[in-house]
Amino acid sequence: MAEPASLAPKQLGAYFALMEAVSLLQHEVEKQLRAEGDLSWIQFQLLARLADSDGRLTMTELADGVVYSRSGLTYQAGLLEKAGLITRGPSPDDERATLVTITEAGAALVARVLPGHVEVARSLLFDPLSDTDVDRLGDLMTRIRGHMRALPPRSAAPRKRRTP
Amino acid sequence: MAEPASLAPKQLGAYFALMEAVSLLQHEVEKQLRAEGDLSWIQFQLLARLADSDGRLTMTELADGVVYSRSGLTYQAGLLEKAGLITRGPSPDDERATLVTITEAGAALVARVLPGHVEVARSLLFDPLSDTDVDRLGDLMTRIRGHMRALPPRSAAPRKRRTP
DNA sequence: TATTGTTATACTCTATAACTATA
DNA sequence: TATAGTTATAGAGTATAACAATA
Repeated sequence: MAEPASLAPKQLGAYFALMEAVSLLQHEVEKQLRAEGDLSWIQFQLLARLADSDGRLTMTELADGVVYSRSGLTYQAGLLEKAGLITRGPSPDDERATLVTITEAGAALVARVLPGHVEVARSLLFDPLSDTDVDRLGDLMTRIRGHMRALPPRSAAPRKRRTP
Repeated sequence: MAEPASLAPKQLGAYFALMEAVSLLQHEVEKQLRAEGDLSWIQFQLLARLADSDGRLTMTELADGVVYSRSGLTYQAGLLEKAGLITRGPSPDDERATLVTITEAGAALVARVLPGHVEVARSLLFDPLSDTDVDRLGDLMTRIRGHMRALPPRSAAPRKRRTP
């Protein structure tokens, strides 16, 4: 590698602060969701995404940034279905696809859990931020997320080594 | 609650972008650490923290923002010890405490894994950011982390309900 | 052949509670 | 009594590979 194998101290500091802050935030968020709705963060995201999308998505659409393996989504969908929060059925457009639909109970649960969820985000994340800060944070994270999403999924991975 | 149970759209957008971006970043980081050093992110953090702190810390000091239960740390320390990356021994100052020491192998592993790790952070996180952006991100996340760390651990939790 | 989704399985990790020992 | 750490155990979640069905 031609590049030096280090980040500037500022970058390193930003990186660790980011990771730790989000870890703390996620931990509190999970606690709130579990306590008030018996949901994991992933399950909440799946439901919220459905609620946002007219209530129906295919499994693949649903998986997008939330889950990193097909079987993981099947597992989570199984739990949500068992709990009566979603329904799975065949898709008219593509017979391979499964269409996931949020139930009334699912939508109600999201609505019930949301206020507390929002309160956690506000008190932990937004409390120390000014309006300008929020703008900047949103701008930065939106750009970063876009960059990450656009990256070649794994073509940049190191060429497969021959030594197993 | 006197406050409206919603976040401004800007806040909501920033929140979800933050959570998704870090989720993507963490996933790639874990892949790199697993591939190049057979380490989880948590294990890497523990080793890195030790390497940063003259090589020895008590379990409690080590746990700080990294792990959220005592037994979880004992479990991870057990793995690291079994792999020869750390050593555990009694503390001279407090006989209740366990003093964790990083081994040469542990320090070497951190050194071996670090370049790839840094490269992931650079390409995913810092690539789309200007110097000013990095400053702002660092400032924001440092403040947010400080705010979260300062919060009353759980005294703000809703008073225990009487209905179990 | 490629894609969508499920299943089986094995593994990692986490958390609660009970316990020991020291401060 | 409170704190530091370990253990036992049980449950949640994850990922890989093999599979079936449709495009």
